[in-house]
Amino acid sequence: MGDGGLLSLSWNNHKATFCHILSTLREKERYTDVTLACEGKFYPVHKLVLSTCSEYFESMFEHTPCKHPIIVLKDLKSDEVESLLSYMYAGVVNVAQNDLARLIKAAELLKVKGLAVPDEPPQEVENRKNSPPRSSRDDRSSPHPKRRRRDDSDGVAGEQHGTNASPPASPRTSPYHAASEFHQDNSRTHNEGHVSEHRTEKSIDRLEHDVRSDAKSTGDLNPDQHNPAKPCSPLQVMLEETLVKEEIMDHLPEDKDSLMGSGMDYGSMTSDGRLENSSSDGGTQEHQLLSAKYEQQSLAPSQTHHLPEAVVEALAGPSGMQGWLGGGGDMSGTFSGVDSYGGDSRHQDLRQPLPTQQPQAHQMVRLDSAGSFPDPGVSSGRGGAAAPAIKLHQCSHCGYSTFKKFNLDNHLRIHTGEKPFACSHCQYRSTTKETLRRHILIHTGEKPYACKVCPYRSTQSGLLRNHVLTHHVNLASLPGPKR
DNA sequence: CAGCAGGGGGCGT
DNA sequence: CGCCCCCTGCTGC
Repeated sequence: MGDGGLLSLSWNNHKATFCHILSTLREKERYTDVTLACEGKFYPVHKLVLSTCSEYFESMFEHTPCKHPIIVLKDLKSDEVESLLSYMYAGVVNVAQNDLARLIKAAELLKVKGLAVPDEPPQEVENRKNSPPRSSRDDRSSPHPKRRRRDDSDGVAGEQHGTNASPPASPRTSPYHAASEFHQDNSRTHNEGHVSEHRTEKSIDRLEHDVRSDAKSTGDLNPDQHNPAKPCSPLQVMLEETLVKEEIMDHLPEDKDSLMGSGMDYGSMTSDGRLENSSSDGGTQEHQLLSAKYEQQSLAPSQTHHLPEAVVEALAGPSGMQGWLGGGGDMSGTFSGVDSYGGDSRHQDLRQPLPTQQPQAHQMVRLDSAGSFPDPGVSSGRGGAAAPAIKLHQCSHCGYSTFKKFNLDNHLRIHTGEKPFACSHCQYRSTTKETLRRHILIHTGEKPYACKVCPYRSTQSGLLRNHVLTHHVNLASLPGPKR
């Protein structure tokens, strides 16, 4: 600029103007590139703004190549979301005293700067491994003009890889918990995004462990806050609160193996359900995996014992599943994921999208603890050629999930200790009627299962089987026992 | 090894 | 929901 001296041009109302424009853009839904869904309501907003005001979103977008993800906020009220958006866009929000605590809590979940997290002044951001420096508020000083912004997909995609790959110290990087998103624009080189979650207790345990250690070791969960003192990682907090889902895009990958090979790591989900970066390619298979499991289930019943776990793992965790918006804003095609094991009474519909999804569709995941999301009874039976619609019933006490409500009811008694079925012959009580029925055979002396080879009889088919295996396994005629 | 019981899934009604 | 089957773990002989 010049030789004549340095001139400082100042836009006096820059801040106000900026805020106003942003708000206007939001109202008009112009340039919005992410949609927040809460209690059935949708809020088209800008990644830039969310990223700017929340580390949580920043991290999320960083790992979400999707052009227009839909983030489902669970356990947040729509009014809280509205207030937070107002706060983020306008820098101010009016809230009743009574609602303040709630709002703050919501802000904490989303790590909204200024409300829940100390507003970080532009500073050395260099140590943030995963969250690259981002300019602070637009009107603030921004030392590095070139800083990337996260509002658009390009940057994000590019950074994502670099980001994840770089920090040796923090192999798993996904700072955000509870939510995970993954998408990819199918128009680009990678195609799929995926979501996955693990629900089994085992998995959860493992994941939690991972998360914690990650948080602890890398601190990248909260990169900019450097909260060494914080006793428990913010992750834990968000863990069960916010779920995000993401959708997957079609495609398949050539390397299904990668997924399987990764040991179902699905991009390493962390306990909170966040998807650790499964880079863009590991995730693809989620769907396939899923469908494969379903098929397996229907084809080989006897081997499906662990199906739920597997499905769960494949599906989701706390965060997510993938779904598609059916055409035109219709959410019916949503494939929702399992949400965090923290929620209760969760019932979710799993929908498997057809391979032909509209490329542009938003991707989203939904967690509806409230069932708010439109989940019309879209159902195409599970075995059908079309997308299976299954209602997943999850135990609020553990990671157990089942597609049958009845099973869940029985299962819940394990936790409640309730044993409604009493034996009329003794003091025995059971949690399920079936167990009692089997027990009563002891008293009646009935042994329905008879060995064809010897006089042996048993009350349980499994016992007969074991008997045969140990005594007659060499005989040609295995039992065909029974009743 | 056999007996029992706990948990769960599949299938039919 | 009911019934049946399967798998698994524990216990006692």
